[in-house]
Amino acid sequence: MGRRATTRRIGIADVALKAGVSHATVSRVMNGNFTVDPTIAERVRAAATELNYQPNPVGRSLALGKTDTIGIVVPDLSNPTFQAILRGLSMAAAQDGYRVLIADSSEVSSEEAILAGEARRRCDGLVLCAPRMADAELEELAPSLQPMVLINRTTVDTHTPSLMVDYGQGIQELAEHLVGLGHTRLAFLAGPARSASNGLRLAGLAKFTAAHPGIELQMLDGGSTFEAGHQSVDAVLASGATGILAFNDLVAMGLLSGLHERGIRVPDDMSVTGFDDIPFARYTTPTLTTAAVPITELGQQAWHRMRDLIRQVPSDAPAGGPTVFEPKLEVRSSSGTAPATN
Amino acid sequence: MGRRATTRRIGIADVALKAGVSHATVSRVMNGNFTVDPTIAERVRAAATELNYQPNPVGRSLALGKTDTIGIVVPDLSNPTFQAILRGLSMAAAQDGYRVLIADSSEVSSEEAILAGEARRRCDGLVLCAPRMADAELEELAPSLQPMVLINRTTVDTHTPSLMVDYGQGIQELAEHLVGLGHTRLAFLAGPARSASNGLRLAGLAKFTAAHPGIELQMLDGGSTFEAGHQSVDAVLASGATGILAFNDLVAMGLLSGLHERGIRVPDDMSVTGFDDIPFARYTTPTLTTAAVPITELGQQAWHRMRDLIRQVPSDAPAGGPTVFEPKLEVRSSSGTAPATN
DNA sequence: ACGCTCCGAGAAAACGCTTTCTCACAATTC
DNA sequence: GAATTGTGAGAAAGCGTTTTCTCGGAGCGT
Repeated sequence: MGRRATTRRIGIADVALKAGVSHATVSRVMNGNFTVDPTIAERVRAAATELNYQPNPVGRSLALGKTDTIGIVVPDLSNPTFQAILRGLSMAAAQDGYRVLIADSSEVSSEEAILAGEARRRCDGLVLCAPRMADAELEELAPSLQPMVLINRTTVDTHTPSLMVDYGQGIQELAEHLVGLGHTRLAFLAGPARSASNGLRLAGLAKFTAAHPGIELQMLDGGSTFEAGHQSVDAVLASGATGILAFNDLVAMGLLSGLHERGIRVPDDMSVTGFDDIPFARYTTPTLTTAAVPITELGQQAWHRMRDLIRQVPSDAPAGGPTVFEPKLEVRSSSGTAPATN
Repeated sequence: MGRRATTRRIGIADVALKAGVSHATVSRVMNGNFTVDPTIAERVRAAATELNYQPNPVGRSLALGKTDTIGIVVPDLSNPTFQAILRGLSMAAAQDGYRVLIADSSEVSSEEAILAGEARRRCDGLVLCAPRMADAELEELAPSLQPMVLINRTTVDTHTPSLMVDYGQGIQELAEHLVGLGHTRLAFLAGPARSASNGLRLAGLAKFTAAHPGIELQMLDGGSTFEAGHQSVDAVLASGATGILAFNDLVAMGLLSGLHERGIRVPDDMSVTGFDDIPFARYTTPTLTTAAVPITELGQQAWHRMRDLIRQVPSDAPAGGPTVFEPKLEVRSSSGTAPATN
């Protein structure tokens, strides 16, 4: 049986009693069913407002088989990129009367599957944001998580809409941009190894080096955070490169800060680029050249795909391939002409 | 009746059938009730794993009268402060097996009450984060939202734990710091009028001016965002002040950026301070002097208060007054000795 | 005036689970 | 060996809704 006899929340039965009708009728009125006599409907409505009745969503969910809630799993809620996606998702979903339940895997890829499952069972759908798990695991998990939308990953089956960012293209454009400014010695501050988007960047850079044999490109280990960027100052300086491609804006900002402490002038002595165009990128000193990804729009789009999935009958046509977002080169003041070779 | 006959999710009945027992027994086994014969328990467990059975949380919630979920209402999810609180809350709650449902009021104070109510009904408790609504409304709403934890606001009744930051003290310390550096003309870039924390800052500054008759302090309209800070450059320059107290770190960063564009050197020509110590404050150029608020800890503490509320019987002793967090002056490079008067 | 259809509202089943109640059977006691 | 206690599992009620089913009564046609 249920819980103890606290001051019971007022329920549909109370309204029914007060209005002198059955629960069924109250339910009908609350849901705008017009087969109810206007007189009675009014009586019910009066009773409801007087008792300040609010339907219990849990009971409702059980009966309806839906929760009007979607879940999102992110690897790290402290990353502005994921925060922005979450925000876009949340705002867009709210527009349609849906709520968002969050789950942070703290970059622990082994937790993702459990978290995703738990969240999914409580919700009508799931957005999996840049999952760190292996392809095989994702593939195996996907069917049980449907309806689901992927961000920055794909599955082979076409049931799962996927939102991708063309990091490869973006990083190439950044590299080209630096080359256009006369830089011949570049360095890439790589991100987390498990990150699929890091892989895409590497692939893009491979294409780039193939197309520019004369350009030197060093690979430096980094990370995805401020601290990572800040700590890589020494490695960057040791590399001798004059054009630095940071994994993302956060890393670039950390680097900028470290360089400033060392008295290295940006962009006079060295050029630095980021990736993502987080809101802060516009306000660093100097302002950050980056590849702009429409991150909040990504979240918003994720909801729209999800909404389509939820609304139509399951037996729907596959969504086709992933939607690919092209980053847009955003030239600001952290990149400039290469210093004269000494 | 329930929903249509899709490929029904597998439920407790299926397990019961497969194991040749009643649902009751399955439920007992799943909940670790030891009054079940080990042989049968094993059989049930086998059936459950074979069918990959996972209890439906909605049914469970209805029967148990709890959802293992808490809600949080924030005024603006794009504000790093609220993001950090959300993160702290989410991580701490996850530790105890609770999930977080988010609601963003988009700074629309009239929406807060509805959002809060909706979220509360779906959850076991609610964290109201810096609500913009009027005192009277908050007071009226509070009883129906219990259990609830407030951040940056209080109610007169002591049932609602409240987490406060002593913005008044913090801003005074920042002002004193600037005075200590020789600044005699200060300006405060105010935040949103509806923000209670802005009120606290103003009160603190009132004390400050009372204690320092010789110091000039101008009040400038600002906001709470980058853009606000960036746009106030003209007003700041026009004020003639050399020490600027920004409403928060975001505003300070926007201002920093604007000043840099104008060629104003910080801190040589002008000192700028923020508030909150968001992670970015450490990596601006120059690094930002600010008053550090333990924001993620705030979220974490909010969960702990909530947990206490949820765990013990309702008839508990009042939590006492609000918990007050003292900001800590964090001197970095954006503040320096006042320029020589010309 | 009789029967037929239609309409509106109550009764009851269903959603998926937990938990009390109940009872059959085995084990203990005198 | 009969009465008694104990134990373990099924039956059923309950959580708060929605929705189908059902049925009484009003309205209509012939």
